[in-house]
Amino acid sequence: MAKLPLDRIVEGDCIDLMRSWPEESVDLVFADPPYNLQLSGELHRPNNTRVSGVEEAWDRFDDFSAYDRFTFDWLTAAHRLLKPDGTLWVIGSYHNIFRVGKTLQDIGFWILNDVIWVKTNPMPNFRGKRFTNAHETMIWCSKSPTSKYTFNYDSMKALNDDLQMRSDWTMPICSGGERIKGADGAKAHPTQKPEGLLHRVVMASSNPGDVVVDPFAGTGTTAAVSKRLGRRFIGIDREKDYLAVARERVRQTPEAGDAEAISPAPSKRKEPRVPFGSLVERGLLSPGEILESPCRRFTAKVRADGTIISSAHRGSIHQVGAAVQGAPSCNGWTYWMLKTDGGKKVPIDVLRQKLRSEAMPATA
Amino acid sequence: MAKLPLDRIVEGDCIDLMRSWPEESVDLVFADPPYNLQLSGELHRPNNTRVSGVEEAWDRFDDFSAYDRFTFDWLTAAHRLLKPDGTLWVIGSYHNIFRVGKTLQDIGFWILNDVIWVKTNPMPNFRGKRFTNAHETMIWCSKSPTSKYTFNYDSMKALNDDLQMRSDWTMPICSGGERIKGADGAKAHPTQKPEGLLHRVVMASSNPGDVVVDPFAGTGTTAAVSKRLGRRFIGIDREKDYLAVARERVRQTPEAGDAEAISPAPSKRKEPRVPFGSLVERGLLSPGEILESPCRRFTAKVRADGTIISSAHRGSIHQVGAAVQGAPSCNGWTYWMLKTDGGKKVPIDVLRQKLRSEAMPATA
DNA sequence: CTCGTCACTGAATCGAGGA
DNA sequence: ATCCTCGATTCAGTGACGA
Repeated sequence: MAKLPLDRIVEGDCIDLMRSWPEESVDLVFADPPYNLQLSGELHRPNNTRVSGVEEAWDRFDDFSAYDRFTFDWLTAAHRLLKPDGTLWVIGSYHNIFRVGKTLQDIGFWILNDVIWVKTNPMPNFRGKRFTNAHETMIWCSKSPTSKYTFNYDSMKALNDDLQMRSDWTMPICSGGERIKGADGAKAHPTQKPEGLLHRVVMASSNPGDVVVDPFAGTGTTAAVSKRLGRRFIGIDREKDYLAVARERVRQTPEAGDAEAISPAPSKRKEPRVPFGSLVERGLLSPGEILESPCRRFTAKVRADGTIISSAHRGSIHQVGAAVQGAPSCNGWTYWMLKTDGGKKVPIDVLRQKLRSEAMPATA
Repeated sequence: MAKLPLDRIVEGDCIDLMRSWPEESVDLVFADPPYNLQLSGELHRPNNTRVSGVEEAWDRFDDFSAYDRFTFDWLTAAHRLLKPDGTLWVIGSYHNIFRVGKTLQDIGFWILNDVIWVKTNPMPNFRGKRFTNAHETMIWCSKSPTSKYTFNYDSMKALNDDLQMRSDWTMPICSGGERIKGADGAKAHPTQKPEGLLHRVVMASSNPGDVVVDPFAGTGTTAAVSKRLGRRFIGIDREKDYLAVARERVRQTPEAGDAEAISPAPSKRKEPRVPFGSLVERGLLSPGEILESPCRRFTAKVRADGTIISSAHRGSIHQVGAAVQGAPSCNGWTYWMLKTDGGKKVPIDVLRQKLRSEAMPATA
């Protein structure tokens, strides 16, 4: 069993290589497999210039069943390689994405989202025979339905001006200075993905120090973005030309310097738990004090053991809050209010905040 | 062999019925099959109200293979029914669309486009565990690779301000007066589609007088739109409740009088919002870079998630800008400055302008 | 009449952790 | 494995109602 070649771009067949590495050792896989475009003939623009499409040998398969076998094999190898809580992303177009999606469901991957990359500047449809193909589809899935996968919800929300990040991402195609070109000025790879796309993928579904694998590395976009964001990376490709480009690109990419700049936004779920009873123990609340619900509809009395008691219910702040409202559940911290000396009502959550900030040194 | 029941909503199993009709007799099929959502348990909003999902028996299948058999059967019957130059549309979500797409390719359908319905007002993700599921996917395909299918390119272009119609369609979900409700005020069907979607489908891929079949008619949206646009229609459903609703709806739908009179007003998308985070994603700013306030009184560091952090505050550019000044609010775009290579300071708003001008031409 | 407030809703695969 | 508790979590829009 080979060791993981961390922080390298390695040459070889991704199926063989992934099989040779330790199982359940990787946190995130991002894959941009051949699309099996089945192009026939050439396409010209209205001004008669020729459109340079994907003509490379790696995109040719004999038929659907050959493509399906290939898809099954690399997805199965990736499934084995992933940690139980790891996730996988695949990007594709209508040529291949339906076969890929069906296959990964069959293997046992559990789809979390399909995410649409909406291109601001797609290639037009020159013949006027179809809609402009202005998007690509990504599938994000966990290893199993019960995985406790990473999703940096708060980071994604922050990236989107404090609104939940949606499943449609509007972004330009990779061009200009970001597009890598050879000495002859020709593009180094026909399907180089924009770094912005990978930035969002890596930020959303991994943490600093996680291992990110790209089985079809191409120009090394996944590796470069992972390095910049402080993740470990492995890129795989079979083509020597691409390997050279990707390695040089990664070499030029700066390390993530500053842990503060790349860490995911703080999540409330990860803050230390404060039992309600400790507010009583520490004297922020006294036994016998009265809590009020919003609009003063209900009241409850604090007991010395950290339970509260209303006219008809007794139990934790959450249980009683749910019971008096007849709701299935309740966050007692935000539901119950306390009258301050000034006469204002504040949720008891401010007491919890006080305890937390006292107990912990100020962190950035 | 039964005759086609033109301009009617018929009761029965769509597979049996389509098999009983003459082959190669239909121009267009639009299908909104069960999505096989596999919901388990209940979901509540943060305010404890219950989300009413799709609980109907018609959406339940034992497993993937039962769903695949069902899919294969109705798609095969539709393939037989279509004229050689006819086309088919299917709509679905990530739960089913990959299996549907793979199956229709296997049957011999030729995919022309996948079209994304981007919802302006999707249901949020209440638990914060995934991206907001803000779109559905449609597949448009011809009966074979060599079909001379109908595509009203110029109508679509006209609908889109004289720009080619793209594969992403932004449209609200069906609500308000369009949403059909029963006597009790409950929605008549859990998944009624907006007429705007069908308008575009029917306009794009059929001509007046063509026969349009919807095997899963539901509330009859396809039939109503087809009638209004001067197409012949057939709707099929098994549920008596839906049949009654659809028949009444079609009855109330006016015939197309003057075909030229039907010209819907295209709605321009408003200027896209640029989240500060996208400057980081697109590489116009790097995590760790320092922003300065006017007069250099305060500084803040850019983080990879699009928040910024000063000595005492963390949050959006607006929040931190307000906090350091002790102001109630602040426009971070004009407040925070960046040092350019030349040593001059410019507000970060110039980066937003740059992104807008680069990235946002020509979207629908 | 307008305006503000409040309640309600939509194809949803929507915990984590300890006992 | 199962049960139980804690407690985190929502956006755009429609429509009813009252001032």
